[in-house]
Amino acid sequence: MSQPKLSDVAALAGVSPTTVSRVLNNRGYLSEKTRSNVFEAMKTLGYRPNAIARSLQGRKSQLIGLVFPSVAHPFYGEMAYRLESHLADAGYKTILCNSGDRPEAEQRYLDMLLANQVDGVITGAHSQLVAQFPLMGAPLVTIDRAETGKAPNVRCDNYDGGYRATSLLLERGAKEPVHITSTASEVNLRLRGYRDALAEHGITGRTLELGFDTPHAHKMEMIASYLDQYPTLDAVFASNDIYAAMVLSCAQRLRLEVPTDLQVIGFDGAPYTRAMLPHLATVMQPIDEIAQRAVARLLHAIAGQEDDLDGADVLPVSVYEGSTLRQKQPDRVSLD
Amino acid sequence: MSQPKLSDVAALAGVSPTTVSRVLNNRGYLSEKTRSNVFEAMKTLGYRPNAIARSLQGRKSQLIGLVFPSVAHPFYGEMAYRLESHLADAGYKTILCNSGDRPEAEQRYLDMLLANQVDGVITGAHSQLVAQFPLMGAPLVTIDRAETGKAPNVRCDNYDGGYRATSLLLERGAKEPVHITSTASEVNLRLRGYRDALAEHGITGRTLELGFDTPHAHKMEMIASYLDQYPTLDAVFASNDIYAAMVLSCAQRLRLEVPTDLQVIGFDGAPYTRAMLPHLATVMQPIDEIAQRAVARLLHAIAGQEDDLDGADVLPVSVYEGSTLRQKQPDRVSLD
DNA sequence: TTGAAAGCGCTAACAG
DNA sequence: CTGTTAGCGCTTTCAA
Repeated sequence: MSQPKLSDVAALAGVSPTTVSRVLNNRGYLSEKTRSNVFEAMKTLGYRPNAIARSLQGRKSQLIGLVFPSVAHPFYGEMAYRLESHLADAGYKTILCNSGDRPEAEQRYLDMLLANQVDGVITGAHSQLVAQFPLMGAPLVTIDRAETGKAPNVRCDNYDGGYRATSLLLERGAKEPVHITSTASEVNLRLRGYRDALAEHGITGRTLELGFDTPHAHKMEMIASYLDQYPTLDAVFASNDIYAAMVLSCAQRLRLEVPTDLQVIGFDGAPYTRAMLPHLATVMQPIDEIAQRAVARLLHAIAGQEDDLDGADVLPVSVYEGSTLRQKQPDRVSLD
Repeated sequence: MSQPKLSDVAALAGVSPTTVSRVLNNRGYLSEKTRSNVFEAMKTLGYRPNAIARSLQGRKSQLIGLVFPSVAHPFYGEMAYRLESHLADAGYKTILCNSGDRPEAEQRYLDMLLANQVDGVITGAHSQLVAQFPLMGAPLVTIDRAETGKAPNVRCDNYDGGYRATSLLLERGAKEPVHITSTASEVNLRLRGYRDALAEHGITGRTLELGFDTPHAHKMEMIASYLDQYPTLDAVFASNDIYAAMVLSCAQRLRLEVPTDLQVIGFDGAPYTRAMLPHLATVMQPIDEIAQRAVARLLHAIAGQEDDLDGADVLPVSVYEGSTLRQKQPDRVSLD
C-alpha cells in the first residue's frame, strides 16, 4: 500500500484505531507501553496522519488564505513571506492567491478558499472581500489599505508617513514637491498627509496619478514628461518605492541631479528594495510587525474571541533618509 | 446551520444526495428538470461543495506545494506569482512554503505537504527534497538550481548566461572582470560560463564569494573592500541582480564611474527589478516560460505520464544591455 | 486505560 | 434517469 493509514498502525501495534488516535493527539490516559508500541508501529510503517481526513472530521483545516495583488511586488512579497512564516510557526498552512487586483479573480479565490474550509483569510486586496466579510463564514483580516467597511484592518500609519515624508522634503529646502501615486482618492491617507504638511507651509501641491493598470513603460513616460513639463518641481514624494525608483531613472535621463535638483522619497522600504536601492530615502513600513499583528488578530478571531480593536490597528512608520534627500540644513544663526 | 451540505440541497430539491453529486460533477444522465431543481436549491441555500470532503473521498486534493527560500526575494517572488497563476488556471491551489534555505525547515514543510495530500510539489530549494524524491509519494519538479539526483528540473541556461554576460563585458573592453556569487561550487554553471568565456581570451578571472547566510550589511562591506583592494578590476558579472545592485551602490560610494571605470551585469531580470533598476544590464531568465514548463511537467507527472525529458529542461536566456555596459565598440578598421 | 460504533461531506459502485 | 449502500481516514462519544 502506498500510504499507511491509522488502522494499519493500529493493526501492527495490536491496538484499536481509537488508541492510535489517542497517542497521536496525546489525549486521555495511555499506558507507557501502548504509547511506545504505537510509536514504534508508526515509525516502522512510516505513518503520516492524513491532514485532509482530520480536517473533514474536525472543524478546522489549519489552512489560511492569503490574497494579494501579486507576490511579485516587493512589498507584498515581503509581506507574504512574513505572514507565511508566522502562520507556519502557529501551525497553519498558507494558500497563496494572486488576485492581480481583478475583482472577479478575488471573488473566485474567495469562493475557492471557503470551499477549502480555510480557517481564515488575510488580504491586501479587498474590493470584493471586505464587502462580503460579514457573511463570509471565516474570519478576515485586511492589510495595508484603508479599510472600507468593518473588517479588521492592520496597517502602518499612512497619514503620518505622508506627512513626515513631505515635511522632510520641505525641511530640506523643497519649495514645490509633487506626489506621485496610483490613484488620488479621498481615502488615500498618504496623500492626505502630504497635503496637510504642505498646507502648513502655505503650499498647494500637485499630484501625478499613474493609475493601477497602466503598463510600466507608459508610467515611465508619464513621469518623465511630467518632470519635463514642470521644471520648477524640486521634490517627489512617491507612494511606493517602485515609483520612487522610476523617478530616479527619469531624473538621470533628464540630467537632473539628485538630490540637488530633485529630492526623492518613496514608501514601503522592504528589505530587498533597500538592498537594491540603498540610497533611496523612504518611509519604512514595519512589515514584520504588521504581519505579526495580522496573524495575532486572525488567530484571535479564529479562537472565537471578540476583536476588541474593532477595526483598525495602526503601526508607526520610520523614515530612512538615504541620500536622495539634501543634507540637513545647519541651524541658521540670525546675524542681522 | 452555517454551511449547507450536499444532503441539505438534496432534501430541498427532493432528490437523493447522489443526484446532487451528479449534477455537481456533471456526470451521467440527468433530466433537465432535476438539474434545474438542484441548481435552484443550491442557489437558495448558498451551497458550496466542501473541497476537503471531496479530496478525502477522491484521490486528488488539487493542492500543490511551493517550496522556495523566500518569496520576498524578487526572483522567487516573481516565480511564485507565475507558478501560482498557471496552477490556478489549471484548477490547482498553491500552498506556500518559505524554507529560508534551512534544511530542517524544508523537511518540515515537505512532511506537512505530504500530510496534506498535495498532488505535487514544485521547489527552488532542494537540499532535502531532491534526495527523498524517489520515495516521496508525490511528483516533484525542481526549478532554477542545477539538479542533484534525478528529479525533473526546469531552469534557464545558466551556463550560457554566464558565458554571454562575460563575453559581453570583454567585448565592451573589460580586461579584468570579476564574478560575484554566493558560493562558487563546482556545479555552479554561471561560474563555469564565466570561466570559459574568460579562458577564450586567456584570462583567469577572480571570484568573490559572499556566502548564503552572510548578513546584507556584511556583504556590502565585502564587495566594497574587494573593489577597493583590486583597483584594476574593471567589470563585474554578478550572479543575481541584488548583488549587481549592491555593486552599483558600492561603486557610487567609491566614486567609480559606471560603466566607464566599472562595467556591471547581473542575472535574473525579474520585471520589478527591471522597473527599479532599468539601467542595470542583466541576463534575463525566461521566468514565465520556466513557470509554465514546470507546471506542465508537474501536471503531466500527476496524470501519471512518463516524463520523457528525463531530468532537465533548459530554457534560453536573453541579455538586456541597459547602460551599465560600455557602448558597443565601432568595428575597428585596420589601417596599417 | 482501552475499544466499538458512528459519522465528518462527499462520491462511486451497483442496482433499479 | 435516479436511489441505496458503502466507505475515503480520522476523531469522538459512549461504554467497558
